[in-house]
Order: sequence, then structure tokens, then C-alpha cells
Amino acid sequence: MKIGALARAAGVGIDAIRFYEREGVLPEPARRPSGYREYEEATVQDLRFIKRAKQLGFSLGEISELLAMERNPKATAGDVQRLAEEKLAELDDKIRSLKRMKKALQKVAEDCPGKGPTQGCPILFSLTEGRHAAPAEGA
Amino acid sequence: MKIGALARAAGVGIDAIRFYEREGVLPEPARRPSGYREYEEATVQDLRFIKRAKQLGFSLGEISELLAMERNPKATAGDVQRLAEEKLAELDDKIRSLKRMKKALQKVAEDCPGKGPTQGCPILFSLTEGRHAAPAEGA
DNA sequence: ATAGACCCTGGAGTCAAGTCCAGAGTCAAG
DNA sequence: CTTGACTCTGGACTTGACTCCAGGGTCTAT
Repeated sequence: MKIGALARAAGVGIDAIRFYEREGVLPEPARRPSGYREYEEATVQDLRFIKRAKQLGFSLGEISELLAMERNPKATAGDVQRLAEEKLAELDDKIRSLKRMKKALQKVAEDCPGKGPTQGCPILFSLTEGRHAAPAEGA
Repeated sequence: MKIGALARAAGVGIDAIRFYEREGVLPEPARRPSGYREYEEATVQDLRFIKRAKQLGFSLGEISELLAMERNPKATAGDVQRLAEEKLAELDDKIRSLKRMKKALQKVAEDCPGKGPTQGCPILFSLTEGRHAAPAEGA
């Protein structure tokens, strides 16, 4: 299978495949005498693996690890679990941080009259005066 | 006030201030004959405004708009509110997306025995086989 | 044999929001 | 006057995950 067919089969871009190979996420494939990359069916699965892991929030670096574990007979399910738990914690942090932002913005926005001059807008006011949760630095 | 004092007073880096000026977020300040930037007290407030707006999730581009509205007498509280609501919606999207990821990862991880070979790990299995409920991505 | 689709490499560009640097000039204190 | 701290400019670099390009070579169907 040539790279174009692989890309279509896996639903990724050709450049992304070459990029994964440069970065070591995927191994260098066999080559035809012409230099064309020649892929096996299994590589479609590898690319789908990468796609799904990305959807779960893993970075390419982490996906490399995951792929390496899959291939390494000495790796254990515990290793994979550890990575998954780190990622879960990371996801939780991000969610919490975003929720904090959302709450703060809602709080600030709820009294905005939605009309009239900006002077009456509590959003700008709170950003300007900032007497909310802002810690005083360097008194 | 020179740039170093301003940076300390506002709690940002000197380079960040110069960057904001280059990007048009802050106006170019007055200059001494030597070329040194000379700031007014009020700029400390502008920088704090930027800091807080960033904490609420606004990008520098959006902060420029916010600052422009604050200065433009024709801008209304409704304009500000619109921006805030867009941002709130954006925040919500991100939270939802992250939660989706988290759920999917949890689902996949909950059966992982945490020991033994990777063959028994449902995390890798689901990434490889992908026969779980693959959440349709945005499109 | 030839057209047109496909592939190769290496490198540059993208986005955001800065940070870091060199080399030169300026300011304040002693 | 001399330090030493500060500031100036312009440009390069960072992170992550690609995308896009030029200027070639190759493959396949007719």
C-alpha cells in the first residue's frame, strides 16, 4: 500500500504520516526501489490507534509510549494504567480550571444590563477595578 | 515611570509589555529624549486589566477589543456582553469536550487489571480495535 | 509514449503568547 | 568619572502538531 492509500484508509493526511515517522511515533516503513514508502495493512490500525488516543487527550509523545508498550512484551497493564490515570488527572485539572474561569466570568457578567454605555457594564468595571479575587502583589 | 517599574507594579514581564505594544493591545507610550518609554500610572491598571481578562479566558485579540470598547464612548454594555457570552459558550464547549474525553477514558480504563501483560489491558485493546462507542467528533 | 496522478525530500510557515538574546546606549549613585 | 543597573532595537527561539511548498522523480492506464 502506498502512502496515499494508507492516508485514505486511516483518515489522516499524508503529511501527518510522514510527520509521525520523522518524530518516531511510527517506524520507518519499507521502501520500494524507487524510494516510495510501502505499507502493510497493520499500519492502518496503528494510525487509527493514534487517532483514538488523540481523541482521549493523549499527546503524540504519550502515544509513542503507548505504542511502545503495546509492542514491548515486558510492559504491563499497570504501565498503561498509570499513563491513563495521569491523563485522567490532567483532564480533571483542565476541567476544573475551565469551570473556575466560567464561574468567574458568569459572576462578572450576570449584572450587565446589556444596553447603555460601557460605563454601566460590570464586566469592564470588574476587570478595571479588580477588587475580586486578585491577590495584591508587591504591596 | 520606566518600563521596569511598570512591569514590577503590574506583575508582568518587561518583554510582555513591549510585546503588547507591538501587537497594538497597548498604545505606544511617550518617550524620553533618550528613547526610554515613559509610562503613566494608569498603564498599571491597563496591564492588570489584561491579566485579569486572560484569567477569564480571553485571548489577547479579544482583550484588545475589550480595551477599545472601554475607550470608545460609542461602545455599549451590550457589545461587551456579547463578547462575554461568546466566551462563556466557548468555555462551555471546551468543558464539554474535556468531559467527553474523560468519560471515554474512564470507561476504557475501569476494567484494566493494573497488572499482568499488556495483552490483558482493555485500554490498549480499545485503542487498537476501536469497537467501543467511538464518539463522533465535531463534524 | 505520454498524460496525469502520485510520490520523494528538505525546509518553511502556521498559531499564541510570549521569552531570550546580543550589542549598544542611558541613568543614578558614589 | 566610573560602576552597575537599567533600557533600547531587532530578531531568533519556544511548544505541539501539523500543513504547505518547490522542484524534482515514478507509476499506471491508454
